[in-house]
Formats: sequence, structure tokens, C-alpha cells
Amino acid sequence: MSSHDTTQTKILDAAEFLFAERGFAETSLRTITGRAKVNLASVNYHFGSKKSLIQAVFDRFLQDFTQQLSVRLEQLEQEPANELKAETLLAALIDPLLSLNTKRPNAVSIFMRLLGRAYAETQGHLRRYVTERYGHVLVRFTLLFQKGYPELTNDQIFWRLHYMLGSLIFTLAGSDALRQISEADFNRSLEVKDVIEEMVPFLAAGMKA
Amino acid sequence: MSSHDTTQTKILDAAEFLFAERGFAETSLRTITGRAKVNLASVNYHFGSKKSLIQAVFDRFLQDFTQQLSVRLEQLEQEPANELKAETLLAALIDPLLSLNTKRPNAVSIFMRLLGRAYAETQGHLRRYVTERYGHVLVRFTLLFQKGYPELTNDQIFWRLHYMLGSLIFTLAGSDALRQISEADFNRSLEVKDVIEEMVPFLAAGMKA
DNA sequence: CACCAAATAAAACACTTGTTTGAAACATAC
DNA sequence: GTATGTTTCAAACAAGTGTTTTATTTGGTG
Repeated sequence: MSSHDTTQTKILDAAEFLFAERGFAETSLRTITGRAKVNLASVNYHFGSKKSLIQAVFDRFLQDFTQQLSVRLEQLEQEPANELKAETLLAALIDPLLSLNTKRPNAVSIFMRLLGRAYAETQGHLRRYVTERYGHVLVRFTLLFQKGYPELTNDQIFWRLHYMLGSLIFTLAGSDALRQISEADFNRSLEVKDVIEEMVPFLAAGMKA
Repeated sequence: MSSHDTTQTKILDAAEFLFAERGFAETSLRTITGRAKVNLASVNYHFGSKKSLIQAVFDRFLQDFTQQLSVRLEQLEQEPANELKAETLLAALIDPLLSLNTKRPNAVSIFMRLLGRAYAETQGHLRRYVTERYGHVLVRFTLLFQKGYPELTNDQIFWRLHYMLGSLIFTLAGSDALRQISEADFNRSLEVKDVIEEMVPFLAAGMKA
């Protein structure tokens, strides 16, 4: 049996869609297994618990994403400081992100909505899990910005990175709905790629303020 | 009995805190009435349902906020276009926001976390309710930006406004946790006001890109 | 004081939730 | 082909949910 249409993959596919659509608490295991067309008990059999299933959904995205991001960061870490401009650094973040869409349709939007929800879970286990497991790439990313913008203090960098993350996650998480509004109002079609490219000059200008 | 410590107010206070802290679905009526020290049935008696309670929590914030914002917008709508710069327009949004903190401590952070959760509820009733009821102020706000930045296309304005909202909500919603990190790393104390003031140049520069 | 509507209280209701159980079906190796 | 370990399935479980019901208490009015 190929790695698609295994029970585990069917569960993950259904779960990530529904979690992004409705949220974690609002999505029951019965809804997930119903959509995945598998037995209810198979979630606990294969993943142990709902909590672990949520983490598994994130792992599948983050392993893929951080691996690609890490390659880009290695290249950039050997560049001189004057090459580390916001546009370049953002590209290192955005390219791996967009490549998710080549494997599964709408993956970027789903991933961003999941991140938004994980971020909202201020006190929950999920935020801790994600930062503990994938926080080191964010640190490397921060260091590159510090190197590229020595005229900014470290906490200016810290905060501006969060401004950028906010714009990215917020916009892309709602991009499906927003794209529909925009397309209706302004009568042109937009892809996720277009939305992001429109955003880069905005963020880069802010970084240079 | 003063308008504080009525049963309704005690419920609203407990609910808004817990909703912001844990989320809507993750907060049970028993937790709310337990914290508020009132009887379980009083929520349904005074508000009708949990759904209506959630809307009431938002109404209390939004009525206060949009009323102050509306006054500022009226003033700005009489200004000439060359006075409508990003810093000015952002101030019209931020001042009413900060004034929430004068009435209840941490109100800004709670309000922003609630907004973040409402925004995440992409398909839910809440987003529809908020936009239908308070969407017109956002429209007025958009029109002012279009007037102040005639060199930008309408959909550039549309998207950049969302970038700004993303930064604002994302940063302020997590500002409690982020402030702690920042204060520990850089050894200086930060107020919500400081976080926002640090943000304005970033956003304004992006607007002029 | 008696009366009545409004508010509070305790208990029960119907329902959904995540998880566990034990048997059946399946696959793999000897 | 039988035995063994893995996976699927239907059913049940205990716990927690929002809501309703039924009494009881409260506070003001005649």
C-alpha cells in the first residue's frame, strides 16, 4: 500500500483540514474518522490520543517546512552581512512555504490557519511543543536579521520579526476569505503567491524604518 | 447595587478573561460561573445561551471601542488629504484602544486575544456577527486611507490594512508572553503602550513603500 | 403584612465527547 | 495450513457539556 491512502495518512489528511477549518476543540474524532472513512478507534490505535494526533498534524507540516528552511538558512549564514537584506531573508522563509502548495493543494492556507490557532492557544501544550521542537530555526532566522541590520537594537529586531510573522500568518490564514472579497471588489484573480509577493515590499520597508 | 458586581457583570468579567485565556469551546459554563461565583443556571437566565454570552462579551468591548473610534474618524473625515498620513490614522485606532486599559487592567491584551480568536473562527457565527455589526467603521477607516494615499490602488490599500491589522492583533494578543521574553532577554520593562509605539514606525514605513 | 414578579439555587436532562474493550478480519512467516 | 502478530470493527464506558425544570429566596409595592 502506498504511503497515501494508509489509515494514518487518511486520518492526518482529514484532521488537518478539519482542524484548520473549525479548530481543535470544535473538531471531534467522530467527525475526523467520518471524513477519513476509517473506524473511530483507529485514531487512538495509531496515534494514542487526540492530543498526539494534533501534534502529528503539525509535525508533518513542520518537518517538511523546517527542513527546506534549514537549507536556505545554511546558505545565508555564509553570506556577508551586506547581502542579508529583508527581501532576501523573507524569500528564504517564503519559498519553502510556497513549495508546500506543490504537494497538496491549499496546504499553505491550511498550514497558516493551523499556526494561527496554535498561536492563539496561549497557555496550551501546543505552543510549547512547537517552540521546543522547532524553535531553533526561528533563533537562526533572528540571528541573520541581527547580522543584516546591525543598526537596529536586538529587541527592535525581536519585535519587528513578530510584526512580520503577524502580517504573514494573519493574512495568509484568512487569505481564502480575503481573496474572495478582493476578487469580487477589484475583479482580478489572486493566488497565494500573489498575496505574498504583494506583502514583501510592505514588510521590507517596515524593516528599514 | 452598582453596575459592578451585578450577576451579569460578574459573568461577563469571568467569561471575557477565560475566553481570552483558553478559547470559547475550551471554556465551560461551569468554569465561568465557578470563577464568577454565581449559579450555573444564571448564564442561560441572563444571556439565553453560551453563544449569546460570547456575543455579549464582544459587544461590551466593541461598543466602547467603536464609539471612541467613531469620534476620531469624524474629525479625520474633515481633514484635507495631505493630513491623512499613516501615523495620524493609526493614532485614531490606537488611542481608543489604549484607553480601554484605563477602565480595566489588561483590557487591551484580552480584547486583542478575543479578536484573534474571533478571526480564527473563519466559518463561525462570530466573525459574521462582528463584521455585520461593526464592519461600517472599518469601511470608514479604509476610505480615509484611500484618501490619504491616492497613489496606491484600492486593493493595495485593502491588503496593507490587513497586514497592519495582522501585526497589531498578533503582536498584542501575544504581548503578555512576548513582553516576558523581551524583558528577560533585554532587561527592560515594557508596557502595552511601548509595544504599540514601537510598532507605528514599522507600519507607517510599510504603508509608504 | 401579604402579594407578586424577579432572581437565585439545586437537580436532573439529553447529548456529545475521548477513550477502552474484546472479538473479528487480515496479513505474514514458518 | 496453521500459528502469530497487526489492524479493523462495533459496542460500551465514564466523564463532561449546555440547557431546562422545579423550588426557593429575594426585594419592592399595595
